[in-house]
Amino acid sequence: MEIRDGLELSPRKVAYLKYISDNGGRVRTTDLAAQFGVDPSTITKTIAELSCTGLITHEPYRGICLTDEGKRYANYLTKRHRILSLMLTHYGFSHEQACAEASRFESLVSKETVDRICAAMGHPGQGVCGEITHDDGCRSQEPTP
Amino acid sequence: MEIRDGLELSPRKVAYLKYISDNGGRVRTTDLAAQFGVDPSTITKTIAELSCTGLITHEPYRGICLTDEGKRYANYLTKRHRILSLMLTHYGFSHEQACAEASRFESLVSKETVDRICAAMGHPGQGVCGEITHDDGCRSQEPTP
DNA sequence: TATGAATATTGGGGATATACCAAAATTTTC
DNA sequence: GAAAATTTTGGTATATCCCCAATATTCATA
Repeated sequence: MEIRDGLELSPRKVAYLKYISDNGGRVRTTDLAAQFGVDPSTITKTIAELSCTGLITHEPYRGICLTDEGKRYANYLTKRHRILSLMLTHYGFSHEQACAEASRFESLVSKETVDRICAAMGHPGQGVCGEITHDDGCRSQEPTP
Repeated sequence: MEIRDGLELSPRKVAYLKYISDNGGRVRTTDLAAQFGVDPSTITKTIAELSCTGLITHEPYRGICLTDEGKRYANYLTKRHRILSLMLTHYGFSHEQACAEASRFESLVSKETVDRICAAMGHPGQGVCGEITHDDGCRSQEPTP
């Protein structure tokens, strides 16, 4: 699956993917269940759907692992979150509020929008909840000749 | 139903409500079906759900009408759309792109966020697709003493 | 190494949001 | 009034979410 506009996945799947990425790219079912306050069986089922995208691999009873493509995708999701959070801080939000608000709506914000905001802010390297890497989105605005 | 944070309704219901408001507060099933490219029966069912909120009234075979409360709510939804669209134009979007992008994610943006952005932009009176009225949101930041 | 504890999956349901179609009901038009 | 246009009903479907009980697997430790 190629990154199109970051709208391919449901909000929950985006959140799961980001969590896996934030935890070294490898987690267990129970980790996700605890983090999101849902039944482990819910995780198992959603993870099965995510596996079909090629973004993660799931060894039953063993663990969940990001693929290389999943890592790239999660990097973009993290960047999106941090760009939008940073944007919100320009409107008076605290870091925590900005993160919480961005998490609410980020799954519906297209890559084009993220790229534009990123560019307008000067491709910042630091967000409110971590470093912002520009391995994907912003460069797509300036393709190699 | 009181406005809490603008997240009470699903994206589709928000879109229907805005459309009704933009068309004089009174539309027919076919209008909505044509506008959104869905079967009229889909409209009938969603409208039945919206009726339960008290934001609209529906006389079967006759038409759909905003209530006073629905008008106030739709005003807020329109304001939200226009504030977010206007914000996006500050990041290099054309008016059309800004409107389209805002429509994509606005249903997940809280009233608090809209209020803050509105305030930071100086409570603008003019959006990219129409006037911005401040009958509700922004004033809630400055309650009467 | 066996067995209980911890972890995870399966199978069966349920809710909400969205959508379609065919058939029936109502309104409009001529 | 009867045909045409509009609308609603009833049935069905998909996608996201979620839970519970039962089962399967792995882990820990005696």
